Amino acid sequence: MTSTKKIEENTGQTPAGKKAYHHGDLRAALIEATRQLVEEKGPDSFSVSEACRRAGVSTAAPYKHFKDKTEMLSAAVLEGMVRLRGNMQAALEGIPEGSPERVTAIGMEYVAFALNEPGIFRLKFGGFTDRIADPRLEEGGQQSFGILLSEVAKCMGESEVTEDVRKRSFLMWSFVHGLSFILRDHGLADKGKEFELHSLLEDVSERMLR
Amino acid sequence: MTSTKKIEENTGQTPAGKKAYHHGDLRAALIEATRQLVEEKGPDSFSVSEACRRAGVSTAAPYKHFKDKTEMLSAAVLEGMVRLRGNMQAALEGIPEGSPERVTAIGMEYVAFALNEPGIFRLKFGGFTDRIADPRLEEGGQQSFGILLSEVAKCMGESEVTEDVRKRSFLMWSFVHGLSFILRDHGLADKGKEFELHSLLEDVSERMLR
DNA sequence: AACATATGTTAGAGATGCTAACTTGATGAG
DNA sequence: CTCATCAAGTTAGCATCTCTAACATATGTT
Repeated sequence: MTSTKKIEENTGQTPAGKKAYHHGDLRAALIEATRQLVEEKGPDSFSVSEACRRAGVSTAAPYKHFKDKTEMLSAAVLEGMVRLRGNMQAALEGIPEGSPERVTAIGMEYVAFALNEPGIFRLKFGGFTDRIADPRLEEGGQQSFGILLSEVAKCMGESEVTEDVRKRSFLMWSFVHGLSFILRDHGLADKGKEFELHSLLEDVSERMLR
Repeated sequence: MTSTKKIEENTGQTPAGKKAYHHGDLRAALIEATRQLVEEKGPDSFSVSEACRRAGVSTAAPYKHFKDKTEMLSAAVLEGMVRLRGNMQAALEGIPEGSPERVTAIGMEYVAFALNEPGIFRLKFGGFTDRIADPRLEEGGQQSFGILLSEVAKCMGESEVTEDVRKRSFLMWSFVHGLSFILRDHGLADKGKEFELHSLLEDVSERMLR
């Protein structure tokens, strides 16, 4: 997790000592630096300059790839959301269709993401929304919610997404969303262990699906 | 709501034209300016300088009253939390003891606060926690949760706060917390009306208290 | 080879957070 | 009443940050 891999990536082509003028893939390197810094220092103390230092370029370089600071953060968040969806899909593998356990698993991944990548999570959901308003982000969110919707429908034996399915999904999403924030803010130890996380989610799933 | 009242407050004492060197109550004026700006521009674009401009003082003045920017924001949040608790207490007036409606009412106030004072709400709960770590804030939070705990206990006919009471309260808090964020981010119209807010909270209270 | 383009760089303007050193006015002791 | 003191302002200025403009260097197309 949070691999601090080297960011400079001049492909082996270039002679050793000579620093190449062009970076190779600066855009990706900057996104990775952004991700790291957002996790290390927190989203609100993130600075473009520091990302530049970490990527080994001048402070003006990013503006060839991103409109401004916000767009840089946005790009990092976007990648994070891809990871989140991937994690959810992976978690569903092997759990039988229509089992409430699938709903629980989605929730577990959501919370896990919030705890593993708190910086990115906060950027996406903590209300930077006014500044980070990329339509692709909104779309991605709908997509994640779609996964939940279809699982809930199957659990309830519905062939389509009824109003009731939609409502219950919304309730569960709210719950898991809030839980993620609270666990992140007050520390996992505080409450998360107090009542075991998985059983907590099962409890809620059961209450909501009934 | 969000009264944009005048911030300069030299008490009538001072002759009209002459701007008094001392402000009267700059500390309070700065907190109010901070609150306003946080709501207008959002917490992350808040700047001390702008608050100074609004309060009509030099940019160095705040540092006689606050250690730094964070402490200024912190003070504004602290006042907000006092308002929130006040709202909750007021909402309980007139609702019979032990009624589940009391629990619902608490939730309603929580969500209402998030929608009416989104900036402050986000500062408190959106994860600025690493920076804003005033012990009085933590204490205040516990106090609010305490209100919920005792109401839930009464609803369940328990004379004391059992482990079960604690767990259910925690679940409901998580839910309302998440709901607040989602409604705030995606706009009230989107979902809040779709399933009427009050009935949504009643639904959850009922599911959780059962 | 020559040009166009993409992607770097340096220089610098304008805003911000915060500190240092100075000023002003309110207050209480003699 | 006077004066010394202290709290609460001010101006000046440093370090840092975002972002732009103008210039430089690779890359690749013809």
